Amino acid sequence: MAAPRIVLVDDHALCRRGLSDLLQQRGGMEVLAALSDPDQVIAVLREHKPDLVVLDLRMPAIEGLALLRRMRAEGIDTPALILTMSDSEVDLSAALRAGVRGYLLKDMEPEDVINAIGHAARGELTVAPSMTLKLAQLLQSGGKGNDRRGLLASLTERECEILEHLSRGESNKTIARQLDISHDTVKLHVRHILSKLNLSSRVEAAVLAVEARAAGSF
Amino acid sequence: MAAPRIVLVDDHALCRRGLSDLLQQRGGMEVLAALSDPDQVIAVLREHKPDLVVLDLRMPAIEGLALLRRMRAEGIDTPALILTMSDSEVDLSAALRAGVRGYLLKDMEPEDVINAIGHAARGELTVAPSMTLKLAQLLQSGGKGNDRRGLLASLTERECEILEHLSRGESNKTIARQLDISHDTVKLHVRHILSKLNLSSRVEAAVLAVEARAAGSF
DNA sequence: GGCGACCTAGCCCGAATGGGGTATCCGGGG
DNA sequence: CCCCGGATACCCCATTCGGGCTAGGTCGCC
Repeated sequence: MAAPRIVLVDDHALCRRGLSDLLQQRGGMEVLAALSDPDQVIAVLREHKPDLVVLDLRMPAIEGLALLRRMRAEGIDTPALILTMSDSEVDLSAALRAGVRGYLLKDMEPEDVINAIGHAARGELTVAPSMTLKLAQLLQSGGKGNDRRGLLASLTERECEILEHLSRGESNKTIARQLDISHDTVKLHVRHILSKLNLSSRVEAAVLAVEARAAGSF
Repeated sequence: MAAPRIVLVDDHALCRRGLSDLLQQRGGMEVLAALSDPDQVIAVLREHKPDLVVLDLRMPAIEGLALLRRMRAEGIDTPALILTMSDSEVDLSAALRAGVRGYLLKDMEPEDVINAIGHAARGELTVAPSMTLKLAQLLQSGGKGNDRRGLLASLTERECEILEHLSRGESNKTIARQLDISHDTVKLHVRHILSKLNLSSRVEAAVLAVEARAAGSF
């Protein structure tokens, strides 16, 4: 089989360099690029269409999952794998819902990381073994279709209120006037809602809210 | 009863002046302002809270109904009356659906216009007598709750397709990519949809589409 | 042939939105 | 006591969106 072609995205040059060497010299893979700039990532993915893109979650320029959503919005369907320090089940859950091909931890053994990335590049879904417990918990509490139902519960009272207005198609300005708060405050609430629900536009939030309402689970 | 306080909006200075004089000298009303600039209209309405605002439909700066929607979005609930040259049942229908307090034609007798505006300012709904036939036709074809269902039918095939994507919360760029057409073309379709459905943002369109789907009318 | 409806595509501009930051205030809980 | 989550507000910036305009191409119909 041909060597898997990989693109790395991480804000730490050291991580990029280390992982790049590791994958190429010991994993027999081809690292096309190791970047930190979101725009460059988009460009490289569009041009080279690699087998896999490895993303960190917490980056200064952009959140890993936000970058992933942006990729998808741009029509790039390159499989993505998360490699992060965060062992939070929230991050794991959000990543899986975003459709990643794997979720690895930076404190895994280098050998295991190489193997997992190799598997992911060949189409398998791989999750760090130490996350399996949290995975199980997520499945328990989550189940099947609750993708969002559980997340809706993570919204604060005020955010729910804002979401209600969103589901009526209202603009930030209109909402602000009705709740008698600043336009900027509404914006912030909306951003929090988008972040918590793992969405990227108010339209998606509105659609989600309307469907949730229609499903009777509001 | 106190003299009704009116604000006039028309792009022709002559009309503004003529109607203003007419209403004040022969109608015993108080014309607070006669403007053509949308922003000034908003400001004046917000400050003076008149009994009625008289709008033309076709204006260079902004469509009359668009201005009305903008007023409502800004939280201004001043009753509005349309005074236009258009005897089109489409315009009449759109105006009534937008919740105007009256629809008059510029070729009506001045006396009748004055009386009708006076009635409207006092809370009555007035429609130009020559439009009653079209009104009846609208009621026939329209009926009661069909506010939107009928309008949905007025969308072209392509526009329906775009609306489908809107109801999934997609952006113009994403839709363009999927349909393999230009981003600008999608924008134009969206604008046509908003115009035909008498909405002012894609969020409203998305909500409408989702609810229509949920209502089983798919 | 022309006419109108529709789809296509570009242009310009102002407003709205999304995303990043900082800061204040309040109410609990450690 | 201080810290933290939540709400409020404001800053900046890039992108998206809404709405106005022109203009080509296709199709069917008069």
